[in-house]
Amino acid sequence: MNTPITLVWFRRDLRTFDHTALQTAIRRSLPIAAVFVFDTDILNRLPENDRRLTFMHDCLTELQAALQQKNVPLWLLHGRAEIEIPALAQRLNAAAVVCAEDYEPQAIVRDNHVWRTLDAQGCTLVRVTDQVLLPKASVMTQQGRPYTVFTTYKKAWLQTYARLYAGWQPHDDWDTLAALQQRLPENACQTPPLPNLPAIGFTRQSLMQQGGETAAQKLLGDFLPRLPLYHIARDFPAKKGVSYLAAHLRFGTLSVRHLVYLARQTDNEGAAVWLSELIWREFYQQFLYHHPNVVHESFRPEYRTLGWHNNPEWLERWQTGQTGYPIVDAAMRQLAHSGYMHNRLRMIVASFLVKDLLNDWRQGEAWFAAQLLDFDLAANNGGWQWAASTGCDAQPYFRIFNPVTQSQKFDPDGTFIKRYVPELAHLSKEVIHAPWKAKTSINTHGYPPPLVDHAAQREKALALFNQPQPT
DNA sequence: TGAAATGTTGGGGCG
DNA sequence: ACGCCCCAACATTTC
Repeated sequence: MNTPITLVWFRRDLRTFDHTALQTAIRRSLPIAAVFVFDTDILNRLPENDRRLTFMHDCLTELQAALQQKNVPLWLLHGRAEIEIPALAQRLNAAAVVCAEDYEPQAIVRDNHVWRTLDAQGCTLVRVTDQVLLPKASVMTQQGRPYTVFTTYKKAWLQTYARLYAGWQPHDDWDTLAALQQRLPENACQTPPLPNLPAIGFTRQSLMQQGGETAAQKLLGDFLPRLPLYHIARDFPAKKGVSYLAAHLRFGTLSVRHLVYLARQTDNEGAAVWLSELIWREFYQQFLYHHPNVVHESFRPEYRTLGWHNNPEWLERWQTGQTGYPIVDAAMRQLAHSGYMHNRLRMIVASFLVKDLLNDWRQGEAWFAAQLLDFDLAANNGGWQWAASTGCDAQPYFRIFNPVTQSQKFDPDGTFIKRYVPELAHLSKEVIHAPWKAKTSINTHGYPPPLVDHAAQREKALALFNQPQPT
């Protein structure tokens, strides 16, 4: 029998910097091998042109090289994680498998299954915290219940953070690792090559953002100088105001601990607002863990039986950016074209689908889930239920965005609209937000008239939510 | 992390 | 000079 090892299972933590599972494995004082599984339980549900596979593949190419430099072999497997992980653990005589905890319901089921199988083999599954700073049940109310209101959660989060992270800074134990790896058994190094995308059923897509830890650090370096103005600039989709780091947080090419550390190092309003956004992320992660039912239904029971209109043609017009509301269509076209949408626009188009087109939020959520490069179940579901007024700490149902007013406020010159709706590129800022209202007739080059009348749809939405619902 | 409806105020035009 | 009206501009309430 070979020397026992520790197996580090990479999932959505595709980096080496400030990596909890890797650091935990180092402390176990056994040589280390790493593994990533292209999990067919997940991949089989995705289309062959899914952008995220290209992004992940680039992350893994870089990760494999980075680990190789530290003499850590990365096993890249294609199959069912539930089968592949225990099989590899047995083959390499792993005493423990270390991975970062994942709060998505299906991931929990998978990990529990792996845990039981490993346990039967005499191997331990060690689940550590990496995707968030403060794990699931570490920030609770005095009654021991999970928070459902953000502002109070944030306050408690900051107190707990100050207590647990006093003096914390990112560090590594690469010297210790180097010593451990001298005892790595030969068979652990015989890794199969990284399969190319077609081999696992996908095609390479061109991406707005490149995957990998180097690209992530570059984006971060680009963002930090803009941090002081973040709180102002972030609301304007035509400006370079937001961080553009969400996809890297999704795949773990950045350490969220490091980002919070950087935010706390900076004393200005921009940094404070950015930190708040990162805490929103923690909020939705823990919320999903405590309320997994929200994946399938509205959090608020009284809104589970709303009589949505669900017009399939309207849904398609929304998806393809043909609603006749320029800001909505520009945003939806940006999403389809690039897999990205600015946060302000996510709120506007979500409000429009739910409150103007009277469509079940779950269909909008599903569209975002399929399109977004940075798709994260907890954040996406939380955001949609917030916009639809069906979630925890959601906006009140009567708070309905006016797509024209929002457009005038946050894209005043129509710069963003013109970028994605070329039919309207010739229009002035006076008419571009609502071309149908123009006094003189204008040529809109086939751009459609508004699909619905906002004022009328707003009234219908109010009436819909006002109906007493069986609970 | 709204917007619309309604209420209040105050300046200016005007008889 | 004075009252009246109009209507921004702002504030408050309502959905």
